[in-house]
Amino acid sequence: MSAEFMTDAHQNILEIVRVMQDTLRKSDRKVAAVILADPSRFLSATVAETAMIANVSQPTVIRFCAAIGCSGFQDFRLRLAQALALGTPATHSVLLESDGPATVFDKIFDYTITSLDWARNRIDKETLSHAVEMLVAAKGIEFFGFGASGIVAQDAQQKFPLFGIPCGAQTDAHQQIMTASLMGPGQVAVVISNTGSTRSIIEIADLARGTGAKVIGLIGNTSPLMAHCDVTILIETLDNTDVYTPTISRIAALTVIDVLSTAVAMRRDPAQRTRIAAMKQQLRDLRSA
Amino acid sequence: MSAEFMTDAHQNILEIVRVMQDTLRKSDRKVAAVILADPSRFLSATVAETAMIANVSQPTVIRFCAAIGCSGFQDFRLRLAQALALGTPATHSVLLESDGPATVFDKIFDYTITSLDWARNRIDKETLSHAVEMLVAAKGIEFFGFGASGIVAQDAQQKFPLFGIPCGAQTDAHQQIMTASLMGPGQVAVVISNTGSTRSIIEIADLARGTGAKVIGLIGNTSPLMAHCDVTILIETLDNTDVYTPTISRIAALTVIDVLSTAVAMRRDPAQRTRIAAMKQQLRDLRSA
DNA sequence: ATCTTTTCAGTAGCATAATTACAGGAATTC
DNA sequence: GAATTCCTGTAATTATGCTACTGAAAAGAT
Repeated sequence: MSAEFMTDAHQNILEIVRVMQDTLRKSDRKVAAVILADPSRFLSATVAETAMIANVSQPTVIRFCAAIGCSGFQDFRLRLAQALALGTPATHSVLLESDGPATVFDKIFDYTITSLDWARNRIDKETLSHAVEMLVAAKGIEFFGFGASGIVAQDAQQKFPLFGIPCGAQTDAHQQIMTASLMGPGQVAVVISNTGSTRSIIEIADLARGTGAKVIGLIGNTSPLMAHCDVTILIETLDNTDVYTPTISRIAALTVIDVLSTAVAMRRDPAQRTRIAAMKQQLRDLRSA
Repeated sequence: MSAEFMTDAHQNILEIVRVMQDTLRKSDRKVAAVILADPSRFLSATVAETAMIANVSQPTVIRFCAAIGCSGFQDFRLRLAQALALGTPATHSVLLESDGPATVFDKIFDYTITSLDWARNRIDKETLSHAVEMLVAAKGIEFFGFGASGIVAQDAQQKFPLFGIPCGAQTDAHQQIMTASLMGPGQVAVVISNTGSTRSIIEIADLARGTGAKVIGLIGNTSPLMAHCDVTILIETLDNTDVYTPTISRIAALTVIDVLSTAVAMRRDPAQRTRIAAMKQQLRDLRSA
């Protein structure tokens, strides 16, 4: 993770303050300390109040803002408000050996929410619409994925039949090949891959396409697989591949699956809804209380 | 949705503006219109600029702020910043028949992020720590779940072995019974259920407990299942059970799984990490680019 | 160790932005 | 049709954020 990333305008300002704390001037550090101690207190504070709380002069507060990369005190307050809106009261997204479960919890939830936000801002809604069109028109759908993406495929396979579209999920290499080569026109293959460069998944895309089926890619990175799909939905996330960093990509992918299944359902015959209601009732009957 | 809820201080300010739009003065409505049209534009705008854009006088802008329940223009900007941090550019969380894919996308991502935030603020970190303790000490782990919770179970089963803990995931009713009754002391069963009242999952919890194994519950609602677990992690979400509302609960549950697996991994022998690094390398080799 | 240079933090003043007081005008009511 | 109420803009006021400058402290050089 590069240095310029840390000063990125979209980075959580509290995170920036925490990281830069040590490199700051002595007086600026006083400001940083009181802010990190109780960030929400400064949402409605003026420069004068902030200066008083930190026991420094007002220009020092302004200089502090400049030092952490804000264009002024106003800008700082704005970014503080945004940071606090995402909930994060002074959490640090990098996991440390010393972190207890509670801290790990805070950091991972922070990270997940931030990443989802990131993915949302980057997705291309036009290709998404294209994908919905294709799925609405599909006679059948097959989902393909390995590992974490296999989980996403299975999840999709659970959701789509609810709306009257027969579909399957293939997570085994051999099953994938068999299923892909037995597809045909009118059917849609959804290939799911975080890296987009796993060799076998590319082969699957080609196989399916060879039968006349359409191929939609749910891919986490700009990658070779994209060229082998009719429509590619890029789901960009903050996934750094450190050992302890959990894979956020599948969360984003699952949310996209929600979007697709919901959008498709809304486009199809409303009669489906009554059938779903009936099914939900049956599920309820399985429960004791 | 009660009236006092709509003017709640924690409510999304854009939502408030949208709802109150019709009840406003004529000039105020002009202000509301330009803000709703492009909210982010006003993050760094002054009163004078806002007034100019809306073609009204500066005091009107101030009066508009007061009308929608803000204590001033500053306060308004702050709340606008928070609203935009959660991304929601004038979306309405309820899905409408007429919504296109792009709108569905916005709404579902909004909803997912908000719900995750909700879950984060409500989870009990002490029981989470308990669960981590139990998992760290476990000789083996079994995950149980049906349907969407089955997906979560499988995901967990993929993650935990990375850190040297043998485990399995059971999503089939018969397999679940067999596996649960063959557990024993030192082992941990993790039962996953959104409702917490599915009859068979309660039986599984009892079966596992009968063998001397510990039972951890990942449950979405206060429910009967809780009484059958040694430790219960309640994951509260905004899940309303409308037909078109996607199940956010599994996303929250997956994130909790991330937390658990990460926290457990950090507590175990660091030697594991080198083994994981080696494994990741092998995975990389499977890729073409 | 002393002088020079550089960095740092505070005082004072300035410019801009938010707010309030007031007054003319439109809409509503009687 | 007159009176009242409610809007909305002009002008003045206040407070807030920001800049220029100066003295002090720290770092470096001779």
